[in-house]
Amino acid sequence: MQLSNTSQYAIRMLAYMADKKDSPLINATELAKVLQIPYKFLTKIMTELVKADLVVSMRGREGGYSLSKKASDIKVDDILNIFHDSIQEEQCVLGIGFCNGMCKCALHDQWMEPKLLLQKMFRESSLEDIAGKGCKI
Amino acid sequence: MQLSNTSQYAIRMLAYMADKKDSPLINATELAKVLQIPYKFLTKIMTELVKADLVVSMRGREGGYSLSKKASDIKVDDILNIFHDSIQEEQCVLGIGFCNGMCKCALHDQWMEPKLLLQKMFRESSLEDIAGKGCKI
DNA sequence: ATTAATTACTACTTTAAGGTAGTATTAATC
DNA sequence: GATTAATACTACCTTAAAGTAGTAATTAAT
Ligand code: SF4
Ligand code: SF4
Repeated sequence: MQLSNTSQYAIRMLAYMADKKDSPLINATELAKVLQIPYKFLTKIMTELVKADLVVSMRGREGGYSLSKKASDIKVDDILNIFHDSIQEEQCVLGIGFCNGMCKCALHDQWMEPKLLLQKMFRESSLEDIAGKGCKI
Repeated sequence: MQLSNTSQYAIRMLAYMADKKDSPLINATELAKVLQIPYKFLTKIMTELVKADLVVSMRGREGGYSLSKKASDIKVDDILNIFHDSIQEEQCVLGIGFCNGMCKCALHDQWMEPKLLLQKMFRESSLEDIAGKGCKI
């Protein structure tokens, strides 16, 4: 019951960038150092974020990354979707096929409420909402 | 954000056994067939449940498995604990170290409520509560 | 006693996530 | 133009979960 490492890293990377909205570009070396994420793995993830159009990159000397849109327009769920970590409507906590609404599984009734709250949290939290909140980054 | 296959299987296995409380012993072949779980993997998991004292086994011909206690005395969380899948108090949705209550991470405030509901669901749901509920097993 | 049916044990294979290494490409600075 | 510092690409390695295979141990029925 936890997000994948990749998703966790991506959220933290983007949240940090949102927090540093003054600096036009942020480079991978700084991110890896501050967030304690393996440099090579970070750049791999970042390239996916660029392809998914959440981030724009500038190559070459003095290059780096920046958010492609306003922090308030990037939701946590947008990030999870890239890595197939978003909670789907029919997702069963016991993983027995899909939910058809008629044929429930054993934990269905208790699962609905936290599932909705998680979906809400991911869909409604934007980078702006979480940037700079708390001391853990 | 899903339980491991192993935990999902274990919950379904035990829930099925709880539902079949008439039959004194249930064997692995039947379980694997009904629950559509690979036989060899199922017996591997079951052996762990035996070692954890949730299940007692009878070897030899006419042998099988049965719950070691009343279905109402086995909570879903007891099962998750065996496979280290239970949600810990300090578990961070962003996986940044442990929570000290003072130094929050970015999603802390939104994570508290669904986390509590999940813990509640796992701790308060017993096998009796979920056995035979719904048609998905 | 032998056989058949069952769980337990040991060891291996497969798969996917996580992580690493090396090189190519790009662009500002000198 | 050469150098340097950055991202992008390709390919590989590592680790843990998931799954498989074969054999040993146990017990009831015959
Ligand atoms: S029964 Fe409930 S938990 Fe199972 S798939 Fe349907 S919605 Fe999900
Ligand atoms: S800050 Fe919140 S989410 Fe992060 S570790 Fe502490 S309790 Fe968990």
